[in-house]
Amino acid sequence: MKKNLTTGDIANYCDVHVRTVIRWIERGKLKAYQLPGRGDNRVRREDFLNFLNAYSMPVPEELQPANHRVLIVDDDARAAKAIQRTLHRAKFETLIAHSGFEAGALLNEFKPAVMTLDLQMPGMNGFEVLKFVGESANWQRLKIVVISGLSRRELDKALDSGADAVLEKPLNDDRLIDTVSGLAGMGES
Amino acid sequence: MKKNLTTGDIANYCDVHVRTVIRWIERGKLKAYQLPGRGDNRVRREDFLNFLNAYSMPVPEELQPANHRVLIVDDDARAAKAIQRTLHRAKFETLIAHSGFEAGALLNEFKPAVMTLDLQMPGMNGFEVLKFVGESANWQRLKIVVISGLSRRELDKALDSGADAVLEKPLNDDRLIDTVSGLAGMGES
DNA sequence: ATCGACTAGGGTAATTTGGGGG
DNA sequence: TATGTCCAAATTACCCTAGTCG
Repeated sequence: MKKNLTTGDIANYCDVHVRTVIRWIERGKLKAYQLPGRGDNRVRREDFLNFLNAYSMPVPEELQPANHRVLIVDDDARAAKAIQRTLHRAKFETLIAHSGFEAGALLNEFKPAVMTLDLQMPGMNGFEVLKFVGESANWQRLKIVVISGLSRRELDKALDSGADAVLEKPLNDDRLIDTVSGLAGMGES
Repeated sequence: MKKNLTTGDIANYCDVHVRTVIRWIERGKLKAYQLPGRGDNRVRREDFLNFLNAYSMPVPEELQPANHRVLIVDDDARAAKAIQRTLHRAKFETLIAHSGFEAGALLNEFKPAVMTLDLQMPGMNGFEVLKFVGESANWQRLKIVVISGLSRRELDKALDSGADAVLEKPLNDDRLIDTVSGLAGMGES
């Protein structure tokens, strides 16, 4: 997979003429750098995605951050593995984070489309995580499924704080799969 | 890490064909020297960085010169700000992470050369952080300064676990600056 | 409906970049 | 693994036309 894109690639992705892409670059709408030779443009993936985002343009399938990846955040290894097994059955690629630090670090490495978050992890305030993700420009596309055995009121509060879905414990496997699939955008075109 | 680069290395870094790199050299855009045998090209790191700079091309992560960014991980806002003030005096750029999750997430966004870590954050196991960072291929360059009021034995254990330096509380400002400066300066491997 | 300003698309020539086989 | 040669593919500039919007 190429790291950087040419104007031709972008023209294909956006379904416009190459000439138009070059003009976007010239006018500074799309960030690019030039090769020494004749000044051929190259655009970094990240910059292109930012561009698409900034102008609310549809993101091409191939460039979507792997939408079948789920980061499972749970310090309880048994609970985490149970979720993992269920999601594997539905063909999701998963990774388990056992602590808040690991979760934060893996977000960038694993780039999941969805994160499941146990609200009751000792020493980790789930609401702060929701707030942080909500405010961080980098993670606007990340969907968060809060999983908790807490009261309905707490779950509603989580939804207000930015959770995209909440699931009560004990977990219903089918509902988990449905929820995650829906948020991951599988089945959409 | 290699001191001088082959055309292949540069092709990888710049995401272009080897052939293209050779042409850049032939046309004098990229400075290189030739080996006696067949005249294979080698480029000094410094020349490559100058080249990237001259043509405003993105600099690969591995080649970035040591930066002056420090991530301060401490849930105690007062303690964190104290460290921040001290490091600012020494011209370091800093960011504070108030939780483990934030710390992990900011590692990737801020890409600090050094992280200060309070061992006694509630609900965050500093040793696990050390272990995680030590095992993660992405963070081999990150230096960690553990700050704690715990016993000497705990601090020694932190060193064994991968901390690059430990500092006892109460903090001595000069020692903090010396320690961080030292680690930030020797940032290459 | 027309004008004016701007944006997108298309063709050609010149040059760079990419790729395969020695 | 890197290079030289040769050729195909891609990119850019330039110029011009068509379409859009108020």
